Amino acid sequence: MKISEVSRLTGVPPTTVKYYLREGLVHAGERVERNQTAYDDTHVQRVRLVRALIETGGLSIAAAKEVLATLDADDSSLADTFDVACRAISVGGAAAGASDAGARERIATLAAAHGWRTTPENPGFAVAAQVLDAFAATGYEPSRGFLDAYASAASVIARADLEALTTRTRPDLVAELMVVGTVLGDALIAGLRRLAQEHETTQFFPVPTGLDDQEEAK
Amino acid sequence: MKISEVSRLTGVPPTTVKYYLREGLVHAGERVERNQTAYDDTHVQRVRLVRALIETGGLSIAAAKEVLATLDADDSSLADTFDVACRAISVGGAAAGASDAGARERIATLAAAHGWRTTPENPGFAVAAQVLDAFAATGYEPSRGFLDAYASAASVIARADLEALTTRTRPDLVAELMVVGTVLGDALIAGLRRLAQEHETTQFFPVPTGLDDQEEAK
DNA sequence: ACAAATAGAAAGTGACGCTATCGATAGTGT
DNA sequence: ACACTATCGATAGCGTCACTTTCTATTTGT
Repeated sequence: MKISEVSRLTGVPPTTVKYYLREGLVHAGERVERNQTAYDDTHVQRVRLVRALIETGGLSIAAAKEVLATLDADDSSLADTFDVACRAISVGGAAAGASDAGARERIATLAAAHGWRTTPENPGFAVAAQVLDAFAATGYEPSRGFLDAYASAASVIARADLEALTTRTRPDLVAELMVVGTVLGDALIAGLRRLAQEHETTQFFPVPTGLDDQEEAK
Repeated sequence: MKISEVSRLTGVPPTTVKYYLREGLVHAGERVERNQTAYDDTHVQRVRLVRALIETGGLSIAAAKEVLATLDADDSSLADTFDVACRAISVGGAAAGASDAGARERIATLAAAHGWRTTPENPGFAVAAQVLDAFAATGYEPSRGFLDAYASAASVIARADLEALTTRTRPDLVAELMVVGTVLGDALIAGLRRLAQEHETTQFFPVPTGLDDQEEAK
């Protein structure tokens, strides 16, 4: 299979495929001639995986490269793979920002209340704590009930994520699904949340006419 | 209050504050002299809001500008505000990508099953459908149970979001919380999901020693 | 009086994710 | 055999983004 074929099957320009090859996001093909390299289905699949991570998951090239590297290293445990995957996403959203110690403490308490056994290095702590800081900066203090609802939802999602992993038997495919699921799951819950929010908004604040407050007051 | 004071209180460099003023993300101060402009608490608060949207929420300058514009226009209804807010986020993650019609249909069925009354224009449809496409591209077909779990979680979150809005009385603050909550909520659930995932991972795949497979097999 | 701060505008910076161009080479159709 | 297209690797360039630097003209604080 030539590079043009890979391009055609994935919808990614050949030049971009070459770029991914150069960056090490896709494994090299088999060099046949000086200007001919043979690619196969694994390359097509890999390009699709890269696009899913970057386009839908919002990962940077560097983050995707790191994640894919652990996928390729089949001597790494599932825990390692998950660790790298969840770090890769956090970089894009919120990573280095040193959050308030109080916020971290509050998240730790929340996690404990929900029976989560976690390590302090989990980037989720930093991300969640930074969100609390951001809420505080804008003058809103999330109630315990609010956080509990989010935590319960997170539990439900995480169980579904792990349940999904059990549908695969080959270890390398389990690892791949963990990475893809971790990355794409964020986008999925975000999308569904928009839908549920619209529903709840119309429930809480019905606007029959679709007009503004003056109109409603009639 | 001088610009240096705003900078000090927010931790944002004065040049960046000037940049935000130029871009219209922050309202102009009161011009006192040719090289003197008076700012107040509202400016400080606004800069903090901008930082929360950009840094923690991951919004682009353009998206933040758009969102803030509807916040400032107090003649817009809550539904409008929500609409703009959720569109602004979607741009960053997944917007223009024309998704498979089948995937959209599947999301619509899911939404209906969960009793959500939504409009087809809701960007959540496009985002969720694109995620299904991305899963499919990587060779994983999410089960109905998987999607149901995510949808249930989304319902729980959306109810908490709306519940939070009722804690505020001033209409402009309700709108602000809706925007901030929509943007920051995505990050919050992402962070908590990481924590729950780590817990569930150790439940499903216990790794007593924390070492690799060879070590476990001993 | 004079260093420091401020205003506004314009140009520059560095990261990022490609994209274009190059010369050399090889396969393809006629 | 011959034109033509495709491919290779490498290098350089491009467009966007979020600032940041630099500039001059002022004005403040000491």
